[in-house]
Amino acid sequence: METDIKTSMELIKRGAVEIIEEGELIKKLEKGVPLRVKAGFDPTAPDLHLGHTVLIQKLKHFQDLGHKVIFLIGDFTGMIGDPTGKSETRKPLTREEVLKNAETYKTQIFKILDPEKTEIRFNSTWMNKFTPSDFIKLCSRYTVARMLERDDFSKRFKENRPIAIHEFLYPLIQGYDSIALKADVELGGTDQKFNLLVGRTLQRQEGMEPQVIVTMPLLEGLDGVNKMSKSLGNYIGIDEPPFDMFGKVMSISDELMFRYYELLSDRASSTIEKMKLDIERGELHPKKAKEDLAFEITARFHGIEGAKKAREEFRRVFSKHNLPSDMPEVALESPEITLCDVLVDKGLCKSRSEVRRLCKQNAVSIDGRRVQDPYFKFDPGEFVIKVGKRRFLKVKRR
RNA sequence: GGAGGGGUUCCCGAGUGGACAAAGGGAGCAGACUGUAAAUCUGCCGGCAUACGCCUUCGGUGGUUCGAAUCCACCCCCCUCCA
Repeated sequence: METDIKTSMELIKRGAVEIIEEGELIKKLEKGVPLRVKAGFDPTAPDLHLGHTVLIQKLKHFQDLGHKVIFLIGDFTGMIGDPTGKSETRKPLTREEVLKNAETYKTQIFKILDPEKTEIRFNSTWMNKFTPSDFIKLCSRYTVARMLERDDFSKRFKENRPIAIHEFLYPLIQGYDSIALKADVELGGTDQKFNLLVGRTLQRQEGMEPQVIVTMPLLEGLDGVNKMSKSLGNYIGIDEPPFDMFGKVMSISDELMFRYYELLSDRASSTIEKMKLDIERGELHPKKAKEDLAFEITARFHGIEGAKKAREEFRRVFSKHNLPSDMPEVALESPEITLCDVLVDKGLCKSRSEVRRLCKQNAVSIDGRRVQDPYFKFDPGEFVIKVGKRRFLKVKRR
């Protein structure tokens, strides 16, 4: 039994930044009852990316240990928007939208999580019943000074940037959710630490045993600087086609590759360390290591076969500079249609000006020959247009 | 309520009557180099126009002017100090 808990703790601690408090977690585990492990998600963005999977993998670990995951969709808190400094009050989503997003979540998270051990909840369920006096009561439990401890708030306060009062509600409601759900553990990114701690405080005030919080590192995006996020466009979505997923992993820097290995792969830390050494000693080509990583990640979401195909395709297009096996096609009806027309029509370029620029920059080729004339007209036949490194289009003209 | 500062293109930020599609940086895109790496170098980076040029953009609405991001009026929003 004791060793059981030890192994459990090892798995839980893997990759986690912080556990507050470890001792409490051990005590909870010792009870031998499945724990209620909560994690909250935004109702608006059902486009999960690898950054989210760091956390979801951890939830999976808990499931593997027999615990229950509560996947909380913050459809009520969504009206506030987690205070990030840029946030505005968001439009409340309609009931249908929320449910639709929840469905999308399900198809995505169940690629990793076990549906049997997952409970999906919405915080509007209890928050919509909150009366104004309930709100006042909730607000009275925390002070402004303590709120301003939150890094984001204190920063904005110091820099004279606006903080709307309703933003203070976000951590409070998130904390209240833990009461409503009787959470034993709550997971979040390191940026969530403050909110998670509020949950502990509120639970204690309620006379409950406070939840243990587990924070996970934030995954850097493709740029290697900012955290992975949809709005920054530096993400790898878990729904992306295998080829794109593979290609995006290949485009990260060598330095970032190790970070991804650490946070996303299943390999032991010692294996990763060894790989690092081998590369330093020139025994392992970094490209090979990156390919392996891309393969592992792609295989997780698309299976081994999907990953194999993606790797093959990647090599074909980028290493050997051959054409992709599959590309969009258009049939041209009129001989008057120009290169420019086709590229804009098919969405390969945003505007005709862009086509002109790209042509001038030697970025456009037809069947391997550079084309500088944006008004090029096609003879009858079949042609392949290439724009930049990764935009392809097959054109047929009778 | 009073006094002052501010709102500029995807983001940050310069610009205070014509030379402004608006400096500089970041992001992005393209080319070179490569391992589709990264770093670096070069170019592009509102739209339409195969040139001349035209149109839209500087919180909003009006106005002054031959001409406004720049001046005036009113309005909206943000910040600071006082109350």
